[in-house]
Order: sequence, then structure tokens, then C-alpha cells
Amino acid sequence: MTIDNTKSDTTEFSDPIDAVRPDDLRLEKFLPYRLSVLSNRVSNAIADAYSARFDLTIPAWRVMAILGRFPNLSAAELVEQTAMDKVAISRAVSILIKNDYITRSEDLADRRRQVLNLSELGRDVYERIVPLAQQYENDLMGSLSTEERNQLDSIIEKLMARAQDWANRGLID
Amino acid sequence: MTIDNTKSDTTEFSDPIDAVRPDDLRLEKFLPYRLSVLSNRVSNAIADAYSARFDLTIPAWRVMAILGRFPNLSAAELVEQTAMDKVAISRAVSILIKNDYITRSEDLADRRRQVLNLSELGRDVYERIVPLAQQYENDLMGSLSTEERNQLDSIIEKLMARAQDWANRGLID
DNA sequence: CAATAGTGGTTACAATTGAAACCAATCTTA
DNA sequence: TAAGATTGGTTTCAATTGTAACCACTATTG
Repeated sequence: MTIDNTKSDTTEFSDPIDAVRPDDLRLEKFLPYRLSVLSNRVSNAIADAYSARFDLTIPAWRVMAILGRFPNLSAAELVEQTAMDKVAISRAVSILIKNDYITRSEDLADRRRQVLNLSELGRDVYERIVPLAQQYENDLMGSLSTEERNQLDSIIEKLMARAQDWANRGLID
Repeated sequence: MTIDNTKSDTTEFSDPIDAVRPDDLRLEKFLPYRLSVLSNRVSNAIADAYSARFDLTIPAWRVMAILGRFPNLSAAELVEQTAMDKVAISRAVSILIKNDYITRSEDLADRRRQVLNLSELGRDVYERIVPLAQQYENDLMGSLSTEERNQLDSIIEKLMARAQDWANRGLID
């Protein structure tokens, strides 16, 4: 066999605390994996709720959530606010317009831009969804102590910043 | 115009701590949203790394990660271990076989089952990926204190359990 | 030992998503 | 002010994913 497995490029010396056997990986403890499973479970549950009650996808709901707080945004501004991409926004918007949940009006100053807003119907739906969303969040948060909630908040910020770095600086190594 | 937009939906009185105005939702503070953004950032970065170096998708990598630790599993057992679904496993497996990363052999006792294992090549790749994965994890965890890591661990467990409940018991309300 | 139900796994098809090309309008600058 | 570069947004096409139907086999039952 020609596997040259010398100098494991992982372990330095001994690993004080949570050393796994160097050449093995426990998926169920692997943070990226756990985040993914958790996020999918949560998102799927909520997506089901939204679609069952309001026939809304998550991207569409996100657009409404932003427009509810910040009227008169353009699609590009939605991109900034949501971390969703252009195309996703464009599609969500066109569905929402078809449903009469939002309105689109030309910006006379810049005729490329289109100004988006919740319609009356849209605001109505928005106001019914917000409590539902909050209920889900409260339910989730309900499993944590106040302290843990604060911890989680700051931990997420830190992880997010680190992951953002990756995207900027390119891959590790 | 019949929009009854009374009761300013922007400011209530003063905001104690994290009280949002009841009828509004701040997406950037909404846990499901944050989880989703975080998880996507992390997964995408890692997926890029895997695909660039080993031409592996995340599902395929997950299958290998499990087979590396637990040889001789069937596809159904992989489903249990990974929380991925049947079809995803089936597809990942067929790609891995095409790449000669895993082998598939008939189970004579039950001719429906197929026993999967890393091939030599597969184990080779596995052993080179594990450190890479661990590097990503260490880098992420590096932004947290030891204490925070423990907190995160237990918080994730709790949230996961709650989200799991939703799936079992059906939607809220 | 049929007939039926259940399991392991794949296939087929539809819906979702992402990347890149694209159109139209605006900005820059020479 | 014409030429190219940018920006806002949509469309197209390919890849990924999810759902349901499906095939082969095994287990159950009468």
C-alpha cells in the first residue's frame, strides 16, 4: 500500500480537552454538520407552517418581513438586508406580486429601480404571520435559559464573523 | 384609501431590553433566519473546499465520514446515522462507487441489502479529508472560548430536541 | 405455500436553486 | 455627447433536491 499518511496535518501534539482519535471524525459532533441539521429542521418546520397557512415560501416570507419594517425598498436593497441573492429575490418578488402581497412601482428618478411595498392584503398577511413567527422563535428559545439565550446570541455573532472571513479571504490553507 | 395605519407600527414607548414592537419582526435577530445564514455560509465554504480538492459533494463526504468510522453499513443504516434521506444516500453512494471511493457487496443473508465500505482509494481520501474537516472546525471553534464551546454544545442539543419535537408532534398551534 | 404486507434501494419526474448571460437604464470620462 | 463601464433586475439553462412510484426481495398470515 502506498498511502503515505505521515505527519497528520491535524493534530499538533496532544489535544488537551476534546481530542478525538486523530484520524477519525465524529459527524454527530462536527459543528458544520450539526448546524446544518438544526437549521434544516427548524426551517422545514416553519416553511411548512407558512406554506400551509399563507402559501408562502421562506424566501417570499423573508421579503415580506423586510418590507414590513422598511417600506419603499428596491430589490437591490432587499439583497443587502436579507443576505439572499439577486435571483432569489427576483423570484420571490414576482410571486408576491402575483399574489397581490406586494406592489411594485417605478422609481421616476432612476427608471431601472422598482420600489416595493406591502399591499394592503400583504400587510394584513404580514401582521398575521409575525406572531406566528414569534411563536416559533419563542418556542425554540423557550428551551433555553435567559443566560443561554445571551450566550447563543454572542456565539452566533462570532461564528458568523469567522465564516464570513472564509468567504472573504478564500479557503483555509 | 382605507389603510387604517393608526397605532404607529414603529415605536411603542421605550424599549426595555429586547422587546420588539409587537407587530414587527427583526429578521436579523430572528433565530431561524440566523441559523440558516450561518449554516449556509459554513457549509458553502466547506463544500467548496471539498469539491475543489477531492471532487466530493457534501452528501458524498458525509457518507464517507460515516463509513470511515463504521464499516459494513447498508444504505438504510447510513440513513439512520446521517439524518439524510434515502434518495440522497442512494445518489451519493452511486457517485462514490463510480469514483471508486467505496465498494458495494451483496449481503447473502438478505439479497436486498448491500454492504458498503470505503475502498482503499476511498480510505486514502478519507484520511486526507478528516484533517481538513477538523481544520475547519478548529478554525470556527477558535473564535470561541472553551466555555463558549461547551455552552454551544449544550444549546445546540436543546434546540435540536425542540425542533425535533415539532417534526414529531406536528406544527405549532 | 399462495397471498399480502413490509423493506431495501433505485428511478422518474417535478420543483427549487445557482451561475451566467442578458436587457435596459444610468454613470463616467474623454 | 458618444463609448464604455456599472447597476438594477430578469431570463435561461443546468445542476440539485424532494416526492412518489416502483422493482426486487423477504416476512407474515391463513
